[in-house]
Formats: sequence, C-alpha cells, structure tokens
Amino acid sequence: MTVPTATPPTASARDRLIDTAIALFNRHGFHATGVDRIVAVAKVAKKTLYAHFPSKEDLILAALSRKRAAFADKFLPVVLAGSEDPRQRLLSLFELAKSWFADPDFYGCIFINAAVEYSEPAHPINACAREFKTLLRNFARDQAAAGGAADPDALADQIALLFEGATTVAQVSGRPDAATTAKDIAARLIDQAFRRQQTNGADTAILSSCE
Amino acid sequence: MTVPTATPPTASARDRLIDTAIALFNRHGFHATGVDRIVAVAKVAKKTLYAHFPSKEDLILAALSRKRAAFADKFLPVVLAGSEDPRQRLLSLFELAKSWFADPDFYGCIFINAAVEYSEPAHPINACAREFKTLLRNFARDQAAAGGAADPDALADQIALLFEGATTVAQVSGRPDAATTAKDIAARLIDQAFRRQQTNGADTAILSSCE
DNA sequence: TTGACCGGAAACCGATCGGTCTCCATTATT
DNA sequence: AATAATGGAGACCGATCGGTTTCCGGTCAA
Repeated sequence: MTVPTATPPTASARDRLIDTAIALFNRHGFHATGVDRIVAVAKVAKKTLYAHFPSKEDLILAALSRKRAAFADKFLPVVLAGSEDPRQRLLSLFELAKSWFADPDFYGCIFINAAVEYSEPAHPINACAREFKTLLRNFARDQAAAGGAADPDALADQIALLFEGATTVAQVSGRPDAATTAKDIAARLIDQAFRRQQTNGADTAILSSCE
Repeated sequence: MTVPTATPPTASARDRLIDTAIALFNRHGFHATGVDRIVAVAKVAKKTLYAHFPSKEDLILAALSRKRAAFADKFLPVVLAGSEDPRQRLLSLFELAKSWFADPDFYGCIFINAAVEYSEPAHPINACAREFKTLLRNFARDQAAAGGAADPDALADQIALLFEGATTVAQVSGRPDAATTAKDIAARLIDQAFRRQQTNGADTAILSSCE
C-alpha cells in the first residue's frame, strides 16, 4: 500500500499556480482575477487548485508569501553583497527600483496593491501587506544604524517613504524616473544623517562617494 | 406642456448616488462595490442610477470628477488663501495631509486606488487618475516658481513624490505620522531650492521660517 | 492483467455581477 | 377629476463569481 503523502499531489502544479497568480494579480488586480482564469492560464484543473489551497484567499496569501520570500532571500542579499557601505546599500535600493519601474510588466508593488484592494486592517491580506513593509523599513534602519546615523529609525522612515513615493509615482503617473528623484533626495538625507556622526572626519568623503 | 429638461430627472438623486459611490469606493474599492449596494445605500432605484449614468464605469468617472473638482475648487483655494508665502503654501499641503490621514474614514487617495484597480494606461479611469495627479504637481510647480526655485519642475517632482509617499505609507502601514516625515523632508528641499536664488540675502531667514 | 489511485476536463452549485424591464404609487398639469 | 410623467421596488436577464462534484483516462504496484 502506498504511503499517504503529507504534501498534496505534485509540487510543480502548485508552483505554476502561484507564479500564474502573481502575474495575473499584478496585472489585473485581485478582485478582477477569477480563479477560472488562473487555472486556465496555469493549465491546471480547478480541482487541483482547491487541493492545494482551501480558498482563493489562501492562494493570494501564498502568492504574497512567495514574493516576500524572494525579497528577503534573494533581493536583500544581493544588495548586501553589492557593497559594504551602508550609504551605497541604501542608494542601490533606488538604483534597482529604476530598472524595476522600467520593466514593461511593472504594475506597481503587489503589496501596496493588495493593501488597496483589501483595506480593512483586520483582513489577513492587508496584514500580510503591512507586515511586508516592515521588512524594507527594518533593512533601512539596520543600514542607517550601521552608517552611524544619530536616529536610525527616523532615517529609515524617510527612506521607506521615498521608496513608496517613487513606486506610487512610477505606477500612477507612469514616470519611471521617479526612482532617480527619490534617490537624489535619499542621498541628501543619508549624507546629513551620517555627517553628524563623523564631524571630525573629512568632508571630502561625502563628495567622493557621489556616483 | 412641460419643458423637456436637458438634465435628467432630479439632481439630488444624482448627487446622492455620487456621494454614496465615493464613500463605498473609498472604503471597499471599485470592483468590490456592486451597483446593487450603491443603490441600496443611496436609497435610489436601480433604474434611476441608469437614468443618470450609462454604466458603472461612468459613475466611477463621475465620482472621480467630483473629487477632482473639490480639490481644484475648494482645497487648493484654501491653501492659496492661507498664506502668501510659496514655502508655507507647499508645507501646508503636508499639514492638511496630517489631519486627512488621521481621519478614521481615511482609506487612501481615491485616485491612487483607482489607478491600482484599473492599471491599463489606456483605460479611461486610469487616465482620469493619472490626469488628476498632474493637478497637484502643477500646483507645486507654480509655487516653486513663485518662490524663485532654480528648477521649479524638479522641486515639484520632489514635492509630489513626497506627497504620494506619505499617502501610501499612511494607508498601507497605517502610519498617519508619515505626513510629518514628508513635511520635514519637504522643508529641507524647499529651503535648498529657494536659497540658491537669494544667496545675497540673510541666511537667518532660513532658520526663522522653520516652524 | 487487474485494481487502486491520481489529476485533468468539465458539469454543476448558489450567489452575485452589471444591466434591463415591468409594475405601481405619487405627483403635477390640464 | 382625468391624464401624463416620474421615480421607487424589485423581478428578471445572461454572465461570471468562488467553490464542489462527477466522470474518465493514465499510471503504477501487485
């Protein structure tokens, strides 16, 4: 007799469902994307979808969870490996955002979009989106602290606000150059926040670090 | 014989429909708000709705149009009447945003939300949202020019980005204090942009104008 | 070869979607 | 008092929603 597998059927169908769902949710939104369309594009039987996910809401949460994992396990490590300098690390966020916004398949941040469509704070999807935003902010705070900012939390709030602003402007107004606008502002704020800690140091470092 | 009125039936039903639609769209979103719910809350017959608006999409456009009119005809004049100083006028945007975000009925900017749910640039609703965003930016540019900024367009882009960022952070992360964060950044950027034009003037003015 | 099991295709469910239509009470005009 | 126009309540339409179920072909072990 076969051992009853704890994980449902095959895993590739599940992966295909999540990937398809992410793409469709990004482009058309959550309410506007029906499960019929998802299974049709993913070439998966409806029964299989409900074998993996109890409901559409669980599929949405799984899609957001995968996006969050990709951000934490792939995106942030790349940023960390790119430079040792906290200032450069923070600025590279906006540099990467520039190419993100320019992608023809850019339809905004899926977490912002999720929070817009599920705006009740108590809703699991809204909570998931809100929780994700703390990831970026915590990263900014860590880098701000590493750079010696007097108030790392304040700088993190500023960086996060600039990032959200750039994303929203790029999406709503169709202006990918918002990434550059935000980066310029961020550079000034970082310099001001870091300068205070190194008043004894050379001011030339601030100029030379401008790319 | 009665004169055939150019405007359909009574106007109060139309007003109630638009006001109800704005409230429901703001709280629950566009796709999630059905016309049945709108007519039920507005206490209007479905037939009356379709006597005033050819389709739900037209009702959405009418709602957005009313919001835009309120912004241009009520909100901006108040800002203009509040002060003669371009700097204060720009900062008052964020001051007003603070109380906006603190409103328990705050569910984000309805134009951002509309652009999120109707993300195709060619869609009339998306175009309407995108067009609105130029109103705020043009206002900022006019004030930047009046204040003597070297590059009014650049400052306007910065102000607009900060405003969008504050709105998004307040909505997604539930942090009304984002208005203050954005205002502080805006104050610095305005000071820097305006200072260049008055290098011969007293630097004390920069300090004294900080509130 | 047989039989248990799996997943895909698709019918099916009640509910709701946007939109149309019928009926009737109210109202204003003649 | 009779008539015509209005707007409200709500039935009704086909389509689609999220979700369940049936059926059937293929796959694997016994």
